[in-house]
Amino acid sequence: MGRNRVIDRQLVYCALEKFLEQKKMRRTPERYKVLDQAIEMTTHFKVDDLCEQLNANSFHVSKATVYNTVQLLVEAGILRRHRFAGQPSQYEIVVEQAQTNHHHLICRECGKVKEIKDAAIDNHLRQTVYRGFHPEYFTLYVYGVCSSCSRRKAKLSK
Amino acid sequence: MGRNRVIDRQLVYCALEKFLEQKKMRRTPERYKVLDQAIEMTTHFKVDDLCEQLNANSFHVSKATVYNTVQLLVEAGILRRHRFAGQPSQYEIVVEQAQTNHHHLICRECGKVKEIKDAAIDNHLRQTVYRGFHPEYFTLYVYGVCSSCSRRKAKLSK
DNA sequence: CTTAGTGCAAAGCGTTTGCATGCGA
DNA sequence: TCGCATGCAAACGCTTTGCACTAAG
Repeated sequence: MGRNRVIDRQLVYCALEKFLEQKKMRRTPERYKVLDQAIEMTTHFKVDDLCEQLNANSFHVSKATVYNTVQLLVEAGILRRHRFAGQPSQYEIVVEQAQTNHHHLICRECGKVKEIKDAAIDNHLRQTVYRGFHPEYFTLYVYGVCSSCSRRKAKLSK
Repeated sequence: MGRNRVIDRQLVYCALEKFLEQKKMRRTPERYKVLDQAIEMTTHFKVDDLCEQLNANSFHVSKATVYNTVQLLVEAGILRRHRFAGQPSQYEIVVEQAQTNHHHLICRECGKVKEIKDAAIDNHLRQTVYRGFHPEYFTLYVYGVCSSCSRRKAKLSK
């Protein structure tokens, strides 16, 4: 993944801090560790990936807590959840919205997901006003067939 | 839902016909009945909704068959599946692509989903070319807070 | 006649929850 | 100290599957 991994740790931490305070929730080591690990992940990740990594770094957290925390981070706007067909939920850190948001190309054959950028759509959506609805963010999924699958299909039909 | 319910039954039937023939699958009454019922639904619907309606119209189908059929219809490009947080999968008929596709406004508070149209985005996406990826369709989800929820929240904070 | 499709119930799997214990405030 | 957060395992809800039976081609 060529995404630039310049995530401002301080900024993300503050976001969690703020959310916890506002909701009067506790600052537990688990919550910060999970966030830490989420920042380390270089692509979309599943809850299981997080658990695995945390355990590999010898920090024990129960899966239940990871599920809870991830949910909390989504509510806090720090993570975003994607549910692609036939796979468990995937999450990703929401990096600075100042830069262009990315969208997703999803292969209907193999389920592979690729990230792309499209500043034009981004700008358009940011400027769009909906009557009575206050948009916070958006996700765009483009479904189709990826290059390797279309190549494979072409071969088979020969 | 103000969606214009001018679904060309013949056209949808043909799509299923074609798909079944191509995949060398059988034309069973269940498959056509499920499709029939899907056409009747005026909004997004869940598998359970379909079963309920079919039973109400005294056509018995098992839930397993409805699940299988709906999956088949998605593969055939006749239905589209949406997975909104905290709710079972929802489906909708894919109407003529000649007209503008619709997108979704999803309330983060109450989960309500509203359909909207945006010809500009539609056109933009149709014209976009992705290297090695062949797009077939896309879904755009705009997350935020709906009017009634933001009103409710404003009241509470007084 | 062959074998894919169906119905039923049981299994599967990601996710949530209940309860006892631990720890942040 | 008080009560929220955690860990564990059990429950949950949507979805898929296995098997015997039915019916499409």
